[in-house]
Amino acid sequence: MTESAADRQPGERSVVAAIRDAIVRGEFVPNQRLVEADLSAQFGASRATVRAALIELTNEGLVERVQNRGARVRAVSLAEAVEISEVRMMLESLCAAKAAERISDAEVGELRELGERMQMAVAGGDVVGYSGLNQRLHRRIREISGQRTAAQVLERLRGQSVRHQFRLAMRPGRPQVSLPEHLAIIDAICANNPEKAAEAARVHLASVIEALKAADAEVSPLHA
Amino acid sequence: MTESAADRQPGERSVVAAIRDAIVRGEFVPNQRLVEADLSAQFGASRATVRAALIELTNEGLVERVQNRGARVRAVSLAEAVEISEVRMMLESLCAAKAAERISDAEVGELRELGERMQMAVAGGDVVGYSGLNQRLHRRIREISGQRTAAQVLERLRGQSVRHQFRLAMRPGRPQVSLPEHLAIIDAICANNPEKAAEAARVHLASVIEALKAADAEVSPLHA
DNA sequence: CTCGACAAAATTGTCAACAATAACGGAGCC
DNA sequence: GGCTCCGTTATTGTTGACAATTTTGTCGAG
Repeated sequence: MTESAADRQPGERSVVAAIRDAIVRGEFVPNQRLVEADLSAQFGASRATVRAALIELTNEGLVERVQNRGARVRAVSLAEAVEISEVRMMLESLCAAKAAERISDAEVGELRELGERMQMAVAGGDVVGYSGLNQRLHRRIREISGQRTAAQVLERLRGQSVRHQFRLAMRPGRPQVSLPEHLAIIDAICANNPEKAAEAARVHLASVIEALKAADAEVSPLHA
Repeated sequence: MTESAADRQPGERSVVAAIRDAIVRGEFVPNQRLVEADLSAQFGASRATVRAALIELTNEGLVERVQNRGARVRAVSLAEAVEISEVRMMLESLCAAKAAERISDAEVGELRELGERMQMAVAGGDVVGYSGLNQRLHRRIREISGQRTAAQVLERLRGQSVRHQFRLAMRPGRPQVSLPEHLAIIDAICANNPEKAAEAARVHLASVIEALKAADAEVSPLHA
């Protein structure tokens, strides 16, 4: 059954969030058609509301819409995922540098604690817990940086690549690789060292890109 | 009279383009209220259509919408303009580097010709012509880079900061400063030198940021 | 059996009307 | 005189129905 939450208030914002959730959670798979009437029935909202939500999600990059042909869940290819990671490499390094300049003592404690919890999660083999902490760390750095524009762009890109991110996190051995990279970012930011923080972020994202390519080569091994 | 083009086809895309144009051209000034009924009459489209258009423009960052209080033209502050330029610094340097790797011989000729025309425009004091060539250069570099994700983000940011960009271009002496920076970018890209191209783009955008701050300090000189 | 035209169904685009909400103004009260 | 309360007005949020477009399925000709 797909209509898990059909009794919600029909508010426009709610519908956007509901559809977005369904997409990032994988309930709506890539390339799946999103028929306005169906969604209207599923979420108990009017078609106009659903329509508005689809427009919004289109600009977020989660759905594709073509004239008179409807909307469907956007499928991000490996090439696009790499592109997104390249953009993230630039913007997260910017945010890391800014964060290193502006971080307060209280926030230093926060980041350090996050780092310790990530170490524990990896040591304990808690992959999903580590993945969650990972997201929280990146978001916290964006917030501390005070660069709202970059933060907004990064948030949008995260939604688009969440599927690839998740596949990556599940790869055996991946947490052991990314943990020290994350700790390096934390160290540099907490040491008020912008250049080092930016470099650490670049290294981390470069590693993500490599892992993305490797994961894909393994899934679709056409060596021809 | 504001209804200069009221006899257009009512297509949704057209309305989006029309409102966007009115905003970037300055016909709709920052913080101006955008009442759905008024726009509906002005552009000869239904209210639902302009509503959809406003949602789309909201996600492009050109208008602000608050629940039950309507939409207005978003005013980008100096601080936001600086933030945008910082993001541009990162992404344009990425695109410049990629373009330096991928540029073809034909495209080298194209960029070189653009550079010459920019020199002529500056020499002839054609400020608006130079501004147009400036935009074309940046867009062409984005296209050559093949980084569609970065190009999309940059395009969106350009719309938001077009007003500040324009104010900058009008500053006396500004073209003489930015011209050599642009030529340096062109040279590095045409020489297939990614590092140098990225650095040149960084230098250029840093200069833009400085000029932005200077221009603002001149307009609102509160030294207190 | 394949191809093309034609009809039917499904889906989106558009519109006008209705309900709900927030800003505005004036009257009454302390 | 200033403040609160309440009705008015302007504007947005929502709904349902209608028109336009695309896709699908069917039939007949070659």
